[in-house]
Amino acid sequence: MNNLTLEDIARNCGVSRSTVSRVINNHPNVSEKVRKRVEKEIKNTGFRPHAAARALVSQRSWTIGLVLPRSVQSFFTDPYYPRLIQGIAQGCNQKKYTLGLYLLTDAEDEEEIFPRISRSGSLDGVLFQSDQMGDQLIGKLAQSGIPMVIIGRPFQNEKLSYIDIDNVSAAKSAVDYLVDLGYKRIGTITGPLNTSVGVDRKIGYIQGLEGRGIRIEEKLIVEGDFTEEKGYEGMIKLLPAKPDAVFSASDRMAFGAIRALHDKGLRVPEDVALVGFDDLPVTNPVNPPLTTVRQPVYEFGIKAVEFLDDLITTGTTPPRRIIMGTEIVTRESCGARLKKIETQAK
Amino acid sequence: MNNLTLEDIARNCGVSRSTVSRVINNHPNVSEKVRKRVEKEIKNTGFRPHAAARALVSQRSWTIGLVLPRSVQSFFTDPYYPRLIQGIAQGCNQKKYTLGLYLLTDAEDEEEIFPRISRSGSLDGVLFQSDQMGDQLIGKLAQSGIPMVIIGRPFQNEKLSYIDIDNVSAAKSAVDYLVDLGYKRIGTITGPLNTSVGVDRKIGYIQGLEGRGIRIEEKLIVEGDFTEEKGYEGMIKLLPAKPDAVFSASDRMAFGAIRALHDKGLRVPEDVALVGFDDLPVTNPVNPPLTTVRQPVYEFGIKAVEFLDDLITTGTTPPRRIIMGTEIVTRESCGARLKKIETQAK
DNA sequence: ATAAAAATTGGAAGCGCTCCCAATTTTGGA
DNA sequence: TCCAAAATTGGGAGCGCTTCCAATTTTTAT
Repeated sequence: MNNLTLEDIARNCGVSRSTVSRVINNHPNVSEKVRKRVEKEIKNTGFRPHAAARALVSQRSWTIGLVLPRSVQSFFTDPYYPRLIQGIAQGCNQKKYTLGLYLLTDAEDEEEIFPRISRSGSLDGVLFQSDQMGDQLIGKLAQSGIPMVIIGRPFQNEKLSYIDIDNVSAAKSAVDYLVDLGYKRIGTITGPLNTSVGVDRKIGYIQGLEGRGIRIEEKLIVEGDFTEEKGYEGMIKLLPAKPDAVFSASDRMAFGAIRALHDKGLRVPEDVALVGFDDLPVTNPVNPPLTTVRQPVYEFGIKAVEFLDDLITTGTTPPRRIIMGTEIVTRESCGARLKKIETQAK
Repeated sequence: MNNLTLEDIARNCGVSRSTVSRVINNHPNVSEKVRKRVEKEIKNTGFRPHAAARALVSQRSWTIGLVLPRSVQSFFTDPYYPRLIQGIAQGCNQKKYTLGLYLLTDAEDEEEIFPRISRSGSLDGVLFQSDQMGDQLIGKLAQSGIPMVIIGRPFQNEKLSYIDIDNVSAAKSAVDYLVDLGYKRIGTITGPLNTSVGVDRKIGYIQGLEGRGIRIEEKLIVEGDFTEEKGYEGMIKLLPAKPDAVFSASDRMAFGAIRALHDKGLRVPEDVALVGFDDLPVTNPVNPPLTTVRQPVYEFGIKAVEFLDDLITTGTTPPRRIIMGTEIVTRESCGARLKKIETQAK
């Protein structure tokens, strides 16, 4: 039990509360002798300053919140979020923040949780996972004036600071890669088209083809939702259009697609080549290893915390944005029809 | 921006600070007239009491911590943890707690994070994922006197409150089920044997066989680590021993095992039957659907929070424990060699 | 109508800390 | 050695809230 206060330590050391405070906060003007004495006493007693008292007077809780809105139901099924949280947690450890997790599970939560999240002394800042449903809450939070970084591009409100990857050009680079390899009939299994991620990667696909003078065929585009199951279904739907390569907007859909191809007796990459998106660590090995667009999810989380910390420290306006780079990770699911390929995604 | 204080609201309403405080905290002795007036003012101004000030005077932060020690590296790859966190988050929402997430990534973290977790006004209580490496930290935390619930049975320290399932009897029930179905040569792919979960399920497997008078064969036991990959390998290793059924200590290992059997041209359940453990939601459909021991991970999380809340409210001693029930979910990976089967796990 | 009881309200103390400012001690140059 | 400047230290105010207690108002019983 830690019922000690600064005052107790001070008394035991024969100094004042202020001096002990200075020692704890590493203020320069404390004589070496006194500092040693106080530090020893703190160590002996296991004293730790009371967080709430500190937060009250310094108006800094050293806690940031991570809000995952209700519509992110895929939380426990998509490896993206755990990985992101890992990165954020790492970022918090580095910057000495505590991470508050706000998983909104139903509509009530969003109402009730608002006062807990908005500026009221409990959070120094908020990381908010972008999402079409959550945008309203984002607006309210922004009004409360709390420093906030949106993870992923927000939908309407462009006056917010956010961190994202450039989904359009990342997808475009994947398609370019396929074109460079000589593939002619390139299909895509998109993400959910009610998300900016899904839409952007589709746009990138289209731009990629158009940029190389290849005509877009509706038959070569099917909508998915990032899950393995939809990847399987999508591939089956795509087959009649006879693609020789497919850009899948997520790795998990690509895994499903590979399974579908196997079930139909088709080979990867000989019959159909495949490029995925994510490059998250997986446990179940895929055959063949998937060529994919790597997005640095972990680093993304760390960066998001650094960004938010910056906002907290130096102020919120004007809104800023950070775009993280992606890169193509070449493995075996695309073969190598041409000898020489330069690829680079930015 | 919320710079308002109780005092401001009080002044605007022509009442005292105390009265506003009473309104906010739903104290009974406030006249209806005044209460209405104050509530209106609070609503209009969007006033929210300062969390730190509240926490300071009431010695209650309404925040609990969830600590996942370093050795839980599988955090981002095992669906168990996201699901658990979902349950815990839900429990927190219900009980009006904020959830602080402490993901320890390296040894330093464990040192540095201790003062932030231990009793120092920032956390009302702690949920700690049990784990052989983390036990030392658990001990230190317990000494700090902070209310704590261990998730899963702790290793050494039996004087702590914990919540768990009965892994031994759950595993035993799975084996019983296989025996009832008429299988004779039942193998197992265990969890990692440096965890209590892994060991307990293995013990349950052994007890199940011995209870039915079946001899244990070392060749029918291989160690896994809960991952799909190890499940695959494990199945391959098991094959020379000619099992007609296998109890896998996790679903994911069972998926790997099914893949291995398919690759070897064997059918499930005709050639080898399979029982898994977990029954977490999965996205990639397995063929055949897996019969498994369901553990209520989500409910587990909710219960853990309720338990901790109880400890916080009514005191930590004596240590208590909660054991959650499991049940066998019958699907198609075991066939049904006998017509009549009663199964029940408790 | 009046006194006693009950309900409501306000004032003040204090939770444990930081930080300003003034008091004290130490240091260094003449 | 002495005095000004610099370094160190202590005291006090106050962060925004809850809660105790006393003061005031309202209600009830007589």
